[in-house]
Amino acid sequence: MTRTILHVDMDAFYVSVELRRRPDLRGRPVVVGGTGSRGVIAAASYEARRYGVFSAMPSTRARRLCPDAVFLPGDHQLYGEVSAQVHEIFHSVTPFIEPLALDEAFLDVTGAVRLFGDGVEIGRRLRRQVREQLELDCSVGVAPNKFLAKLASKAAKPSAGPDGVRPGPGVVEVRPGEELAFLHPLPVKALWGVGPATLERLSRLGVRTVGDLAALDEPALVACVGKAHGHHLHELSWARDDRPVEVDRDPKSIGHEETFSTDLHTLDEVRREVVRLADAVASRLRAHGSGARTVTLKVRFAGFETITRSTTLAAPLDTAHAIVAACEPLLAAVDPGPGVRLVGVSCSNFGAVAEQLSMDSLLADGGAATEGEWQAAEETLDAIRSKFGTAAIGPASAIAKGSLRLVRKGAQQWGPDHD
DNA sequence: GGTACTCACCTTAGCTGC
DNA sequence: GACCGCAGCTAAGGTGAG
Repeated sequence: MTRTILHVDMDAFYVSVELRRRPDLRGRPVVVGGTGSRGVIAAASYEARRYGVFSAMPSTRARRLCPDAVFLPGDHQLYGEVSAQVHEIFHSVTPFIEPLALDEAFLDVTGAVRLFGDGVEIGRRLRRQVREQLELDCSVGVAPNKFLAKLASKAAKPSAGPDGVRPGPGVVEVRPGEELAFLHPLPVKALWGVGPATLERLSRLGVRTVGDLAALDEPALVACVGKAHGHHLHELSWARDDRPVEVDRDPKSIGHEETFSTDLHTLDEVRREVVRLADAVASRLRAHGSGARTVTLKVRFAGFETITRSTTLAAPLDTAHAIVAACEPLLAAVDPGPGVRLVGVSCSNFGAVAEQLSMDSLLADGGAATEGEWQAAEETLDAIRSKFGTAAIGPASAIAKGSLRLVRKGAQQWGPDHD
């Protein structure tokens, strides 16, 4: 049975949300993120894109290209709230929604066609509702599978060049039977899974377009980019993608990492950041309702060399105390001498945490705290934070000497705010 | 010079047990 | 006991997406 899949992508989402509360900036080049010298751009208005400014670009480069751009720090919490409102509109059409990011989602509307009209009609309806209710624009791709729907939504978007901003069609459909005519002329880098490294390998085989790729034998492709990747790309080049729209995707890892405005040079400084990050990761683990057996420490040095060191424990954990303890031997093998610009802590290999004790047992026992007691104590921290804010309480060891400021992880999404 | 953050998935290598 | 092949697990790094 032919499916009808929609990919809905908000246009310059973060910037558009900011412009709702700063209408005076409409028509000007506006950029969200990258307010510090080590940050990157999270989103750029179409006026900024005319100057060649795009998301993920280093902020220093963006400033050079467009000195007149207005740089806004970004408000991740607000974007999350608006994203939820957008999803409510999606729910008016179908319950089969797979969020891909705050600003995009796949919708399987196969069962909604009889009620609301074909995929294009549903796409137009959603665009109208998002505009009327939220003052935001989005582009919609309609196709028989996820991968083509995503490419179609890209074709539906506005474009910006030196000569100005051109509105896009808003909704683009790839009809069954027309998949290859749409797909094969596209540059091969349009495919999901072709980044800079794969593009370089494919170009050595003379592959420029998706059609070139489709003409390659699968064994030749596998020899070039590996078994799984080669098979995957071969299928995509023939428009074959039967992945379902997944409504409830469980995360497989939870982590935090942070780049510092100035490099760290001592193990004590690095350890303090590990405590802070572990605190944030543990909080999210408990909110997710699971523990993790594998703890991974990531360190990026001043020269951008990046290492990861991990350890797998016998039982799942969900407290900052246990995560920090797991990181200790990994940390001991790190030489911060060259300067550390980024530290990350992540947890994976999820499972249920066995021991669960009450706060009473923590107070009754005078000896060293057990892991269950740490868990009870940290759950109390969660409750305090939910009432008084995330910076209200935290591990003392995460605070620098001579400072009373407790900075929790999560506020900076696109690099350090200032230098 | 100048490169964020989060997550997923793959490959390779080494180790262990059978 | 030494060796081989295989499977399974872990660690580390790489790649890609948004």
